[in-house]
Amino acid sequence: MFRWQLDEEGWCMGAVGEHVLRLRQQGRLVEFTGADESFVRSFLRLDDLSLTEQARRWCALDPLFAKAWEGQSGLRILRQDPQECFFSFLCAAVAPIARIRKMLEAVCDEATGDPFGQFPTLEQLLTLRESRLRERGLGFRAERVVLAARKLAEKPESWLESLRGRPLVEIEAELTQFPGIGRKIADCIALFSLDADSAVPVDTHIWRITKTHYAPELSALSLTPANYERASAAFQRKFGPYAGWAQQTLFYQQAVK
DNA sequence: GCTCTACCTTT
DNA sequence: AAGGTAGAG
Repeated sequence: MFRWQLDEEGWCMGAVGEHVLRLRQQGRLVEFTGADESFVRSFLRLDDLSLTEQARRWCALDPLFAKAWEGQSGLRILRQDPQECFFSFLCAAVAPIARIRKMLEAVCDEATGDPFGQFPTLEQLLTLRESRLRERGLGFRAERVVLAARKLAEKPESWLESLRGRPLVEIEAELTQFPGIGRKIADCIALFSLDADSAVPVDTHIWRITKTHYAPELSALSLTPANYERASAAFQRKFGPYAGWAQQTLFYQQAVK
């Protein structure tokens, strides 16, 4: 969602796959243009789970979550476009949000001529030049974008989409084969675009929260691959099959707000 | 299995 | 120092 924009009247605008959506929430009502209702319901994941119900359970379970939920009740995981999600988090490594947005606008502009429209097709992404992307501020991510696009092009048609709904460990195993995609980025793509609701991306903020509140035995340790697994597992034990959703509310409270 | 380091740029 | 990854030791 890095390229989305919010206007003064509360409309959120951006591309999701084939659609260019406008959304606005007023109370319990969501207004929309750019797609039909079933698409919007699917994108917002309105029919998959009762977030209210999950949150009530999590609030009772954990005071830290309760506090975060108080400040940000209703924060949802969205069903994002897998290809845009893949390249977004490939670019996201060690960069603040404002910079990630600029990098993705540059990628889209280079590939399609429109920074805000539909995300480039694989064919369009294959036209990207590393040198151009470096000029546009991608830094060391430029090479990763080019190499990942090539590797993706070797897979069958709609390969990324076909990962949706597969077991999380399998999704992680597939995605971490790509250059520039380690466990954290794989988990972001899995959670935000592939329906892997239990995925808990452990970034620097979630690592700190986990050590402090959920797995004190990790408190003296650093974020190695083995400890990433332990932190993620601690979160999943605590919050259950929708742990990724709980993670996002805590993350937002800690890192964004 | 863990630590250290380089990788680009912006604030 | 920023919402990491990959290679070397």
